[in-house]
Amino acid sequence: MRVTQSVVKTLREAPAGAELPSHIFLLRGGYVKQLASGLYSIMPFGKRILQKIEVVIREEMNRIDGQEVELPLSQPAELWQESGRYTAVGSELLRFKDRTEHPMVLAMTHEEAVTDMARHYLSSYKQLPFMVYQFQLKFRDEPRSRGGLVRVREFTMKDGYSFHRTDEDLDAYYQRVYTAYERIFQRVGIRPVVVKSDTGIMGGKLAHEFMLETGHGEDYLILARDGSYAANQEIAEFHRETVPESPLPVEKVATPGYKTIEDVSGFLSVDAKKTMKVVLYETEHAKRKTLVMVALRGDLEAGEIKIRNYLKVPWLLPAQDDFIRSFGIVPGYASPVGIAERSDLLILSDLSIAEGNNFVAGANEEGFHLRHVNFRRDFQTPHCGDFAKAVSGHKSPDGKAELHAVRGIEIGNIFKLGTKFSESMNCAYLDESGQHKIPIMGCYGIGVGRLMAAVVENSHDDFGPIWPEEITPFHVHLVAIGKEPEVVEACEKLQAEWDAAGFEVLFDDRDERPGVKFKDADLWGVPVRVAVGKKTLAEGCVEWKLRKDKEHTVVPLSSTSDRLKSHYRK
RNA sequence: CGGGACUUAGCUCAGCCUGGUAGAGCAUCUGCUUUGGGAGCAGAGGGCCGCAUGUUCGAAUCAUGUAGUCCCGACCA
Repeated sequence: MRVTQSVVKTLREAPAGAELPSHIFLLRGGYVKQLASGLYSIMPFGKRILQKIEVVIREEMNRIDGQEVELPLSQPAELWQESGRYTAVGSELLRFKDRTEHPMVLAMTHEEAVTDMARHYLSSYKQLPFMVYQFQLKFRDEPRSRGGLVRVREFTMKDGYSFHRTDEDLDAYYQRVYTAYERIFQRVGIRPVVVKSDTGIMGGKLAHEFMLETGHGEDYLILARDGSYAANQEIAEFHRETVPESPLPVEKVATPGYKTIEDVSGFLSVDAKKTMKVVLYETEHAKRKTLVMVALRGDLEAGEIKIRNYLKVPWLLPAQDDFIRSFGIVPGYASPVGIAERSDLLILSDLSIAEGNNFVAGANEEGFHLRHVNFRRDFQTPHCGDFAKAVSGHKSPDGKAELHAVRGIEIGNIFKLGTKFSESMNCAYLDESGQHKIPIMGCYGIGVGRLMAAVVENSHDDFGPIWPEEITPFHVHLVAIGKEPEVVEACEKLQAEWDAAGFEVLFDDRDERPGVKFKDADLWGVPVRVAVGKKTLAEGCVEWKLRKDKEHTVVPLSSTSDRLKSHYRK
């Protein structure tokens, strides 16, 4: 490919708003062009990379017996009503009507479509297990797209779905996918951190996310430094250290105007760890507006995902003061002491409170707190569990390792779905004894464009991306220095020779100064750069430079094909 | 959905405070010169100053509204 014939334009400066290295370089290198918020046009160089990423993923999916399919992007709403997601998912699901006023959606994932396919195909246990996968657009009407290609509204995803007779069979296959994912990420040069992740309110038993650790990530991961623990912060567990004390009598103290944990602990000279924080949410539980009171140790923060998962509710909002007061609870001095659970008032107690003693808690009276509040003696609730957020400095659940929080980009996920979709959508088969059985499903996703962005985050310098050999848009970047006939002729001969040897050659034949070409070479990130200039050519030599190295070497022109072969191990 | 900012040439931005009809650098086109890390000179093309309404003799500039974009947070099967 000649640069003069390529549909590519580089930018000297980053467009306003681009902050992540991947965003800046993908725009500056002419790989992608933003069309609107969260919508990107992929230009030829970007498309070449995406296609190669798809090749890598396809090879690894086929290796674990996946079969490629393609499922529609636009789907009738009925399909989503069957699974229950039509109402369970919010505005992220784009709903529209077709020409005949039929309600439709743009798929955000393809569980419904694949389950529909499976229920028509599947009739006998003899057909199980199987896995199908596709590369297909997803549309998610993100409330906030950001970070260039990291979080977009429309994107191509590799999504795979497996069907099994037993949990054991799913477990075994899940492990194979896990291994396939490790191979995929290794081939694009990424060493992911694998964390346990939230399975959401749609059900499912176990899920892992493959994360690229990067300061620019949008997820927070909780990791043990010794590798013994890794989880998404949303669900990360931790060990609560408590020193048992004997309960002391409750004592009411005046704390005029002191409402926050910081104020109260300062005023009463007690450690925040000896205070009780009460966080109040409102939600819809059992079909009515419900107040959720969560009691935590003062130094902890509420873990909203944990609370939502415990209550099996899709959302929590900070409770309004009026609503709080209607239960006799006083904002700023709130406490579960003296408050009884009702059908529309749930009291949750974090383990830190249940296992500790003698907390300073609100008195539900303006200007007063209580000393020495103890769980069970002073208040009770059956809802006792892990409702706090793990942060840096906490101990891992076994109490042995220190945890720390890092940011990461999710580049893949695997999920034991269970029978959520197969059951609601009547996907069944007959077993040996003629009994109807529901297949157990797993699903497995990788965002292709996001992975390209993640590769740049993972592999770049100050001047541009450094593409891994497996997914580079070209194998070798041939740069003509000057336009002397002998230089042009030598370049054309080299291009033809390398083409014939099966290498993808990018030939910069532009009438540009060397500096311009070298800057662009850095933005295009091709692993091998060969520069042909008059001086070295007179000695039968060219310049050989690897993108990852700073310096070039002068090598015989005749050796370049062999060098390429050995570089690419062909 | 909250909080903040921005919107002027293909890109990055100045001009706005103090109203008088549009600027720079880069990019593009022409010519010359130059040729090893985004050269120089001369010339040319390119603008509903996001949109709407208002104030004014006159609005890129002031006011109100609205849309788009970006950042932080919420949300994220």
